[in-house]
Amino acid sequence: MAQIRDVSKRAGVSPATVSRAFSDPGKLSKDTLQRVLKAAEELNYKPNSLAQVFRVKRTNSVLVLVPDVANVLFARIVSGIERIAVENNYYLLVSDTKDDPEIERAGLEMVETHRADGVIQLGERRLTDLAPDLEAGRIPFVQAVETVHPMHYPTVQINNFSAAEAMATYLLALGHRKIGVLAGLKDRHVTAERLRGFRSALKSFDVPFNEGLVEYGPYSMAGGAQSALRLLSRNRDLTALFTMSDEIAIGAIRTAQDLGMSLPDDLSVTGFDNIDFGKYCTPPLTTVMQPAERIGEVAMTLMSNLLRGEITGDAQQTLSTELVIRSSARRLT
Amino acid sequence: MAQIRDVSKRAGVSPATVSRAFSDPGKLSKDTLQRVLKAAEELNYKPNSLAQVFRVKRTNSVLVLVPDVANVLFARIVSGIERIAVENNYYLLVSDTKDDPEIERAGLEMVETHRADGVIQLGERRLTDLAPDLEAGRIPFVQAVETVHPMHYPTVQINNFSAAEAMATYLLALGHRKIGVLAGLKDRHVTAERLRGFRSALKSFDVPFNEGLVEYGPYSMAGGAQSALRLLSRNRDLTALFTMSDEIAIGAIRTAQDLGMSLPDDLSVTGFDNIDFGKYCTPPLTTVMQPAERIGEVAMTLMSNLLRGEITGDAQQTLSTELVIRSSARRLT
DNA sequence: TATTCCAATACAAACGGTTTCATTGCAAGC
DNA sequence: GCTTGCAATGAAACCGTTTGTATTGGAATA
Repeated sequence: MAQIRDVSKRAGVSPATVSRAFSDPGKLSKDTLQRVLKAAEELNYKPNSLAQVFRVKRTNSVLVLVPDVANVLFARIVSGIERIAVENNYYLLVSDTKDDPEIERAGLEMVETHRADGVIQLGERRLTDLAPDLEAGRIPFVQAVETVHPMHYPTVQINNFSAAEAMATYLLALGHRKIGVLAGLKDRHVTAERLRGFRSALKSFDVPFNEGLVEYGPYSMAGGAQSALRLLSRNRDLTALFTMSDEIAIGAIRTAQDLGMSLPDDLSVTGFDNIDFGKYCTPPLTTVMQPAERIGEVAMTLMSNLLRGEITGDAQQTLSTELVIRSSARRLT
Repeated sequence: MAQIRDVSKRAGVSPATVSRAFSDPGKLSKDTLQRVLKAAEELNYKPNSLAQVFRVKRTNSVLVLVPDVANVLFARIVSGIERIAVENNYYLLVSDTKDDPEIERAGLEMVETHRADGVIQLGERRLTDLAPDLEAGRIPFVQAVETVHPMHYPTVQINNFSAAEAMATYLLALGHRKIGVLAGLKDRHVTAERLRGFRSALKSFDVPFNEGLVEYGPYSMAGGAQSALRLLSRNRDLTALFTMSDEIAIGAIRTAQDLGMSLPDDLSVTGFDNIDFGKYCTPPLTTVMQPAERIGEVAMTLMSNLLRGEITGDAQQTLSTELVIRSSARRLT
């Protein structure tokens, strides 16, 4: 592979000039610029990115910590991150953390060893929990989707409380009073927030909250199916299920139908996230739209600004959600 | 950040010794090794990975070219790649190519500029089409899922022909004779192969093939829904739909139900891939299992071997598929 | 005891760019 | 005509490791 010296020789200039031809062409005379570019072209010269990066001390790549890369919601967020990353000339390193603190910590280390310029965390763990001795700010860090407040670094999230409240309100307005909750993992902040929103809506309608009607479980279809089975076999008189993710909802729908129920007549079910599949479900899922791609885009934009030193460190962004009404929930007759 | 010189000074040795303390501890005396390690620990020394990588000329990262990162099937494959990558100490760079040759070419360039050691292509384009002037072998390259034979580099795939043939045979054995085909993109090799398998099955059953019953479209739910609409409105007497992906099938099911059909009584539908959602669909999807994670694992294993120089260059791996019978297709009565 | 050998370590040269600082030459100003 | 200033370019240092080669000292051998 040709290197800078080869090009400089062929063009009859110094390596410095060749370097400048690419990084700051304006500095060169029209004539030499031409010569250098021609020589580079002829030799098919491509700067050794490693040498550049080593010298300049910026890798132009950011690491994304994803709890589960195969999860549709995360995949869409990553897709959004990607779009902005290429727009700003960043490479994307992706690590599937499986929600393991050890792997997340290793990710942070990648910026200490200069493999990445910054890290975007899609999981819920806080930076300070990962590296307690590390004052925030040392590592360019932004957290998206699953955030916990207050933070000392930029975050992007939705308002889980009010989104859940809105959905629960919708269900209540439809006349439902015996509503089961298919919650996510119990230790998750998002779970707590969404439950809080649910309870707040109940309160507005003067409906007492019954802890016995909430079932916790993983944010997955299998989890939803199981939770639904437990909940429905205990409580035959439920008229609606408020779930904390579309996957949970889809699992629950399967279970309900296997139990011989006809949806949405016998049971209303709502989701959360608005993944594509919800639209094609039977019955099509009523859910709350979480702007996944947008979350990714904003996260990467924040990271980009952070790396350019254009933001101070704690820019919190809350994106708006929307109820998407389809037919998995209907008025109680 | 402490660097090697700091550690060497504190330990009273040369930088070379510190370097060897990590890379080849056996070469050092018990005593100095201890001292060095202690000094490194005290200074919280982390080798500058950039400098290492620059010197050693291997980045220990591989680039994955994904046509669409938000697609569940690809996401699962990436997940498999990831697992083997971390096992072998590789980092993963991910690029969403949107099936754009320009982006794919840029990916290949990343190994020429030493950003990545090799590239795994999940899309269908051949290396030689991307860089015609580049003899195969110059760039460590493996292609997975969507492969075209014959190749001069390692590939991982399933036998699309026989998988499709098996599924079509199943449908025929169920008594179906008027079978519509919801195919994928027309220019794709996988599409052609699966169609070939379908036709082969028809032939075995002495059923004439009718080109008018195949509808091409994107490998997506929206695509499936549209294709199904076109096909079903033209042909009201179809008893089954052979589709080329689960997403297409799910879209088709939605359409069929919207058209007032009851599935699987009025119409049998089969998928392809076995994504998780198929299991939770209504009706649960009969499909052919494509071992996505495994494909990713094998692809990364091949890449790993390739980079170690342990394989010659054209190791073709064909993974086996399996019919998974659920209830979206039933015997014709 | 002198020689040889080997293990342990140090020295210094890479690796391939970028960037600072110095130099050159020419145009403008006096 | 001489000085000044600026644009264009070159020389060389530098980035932080790794690694080939040289050196050292002590143990083993003769």
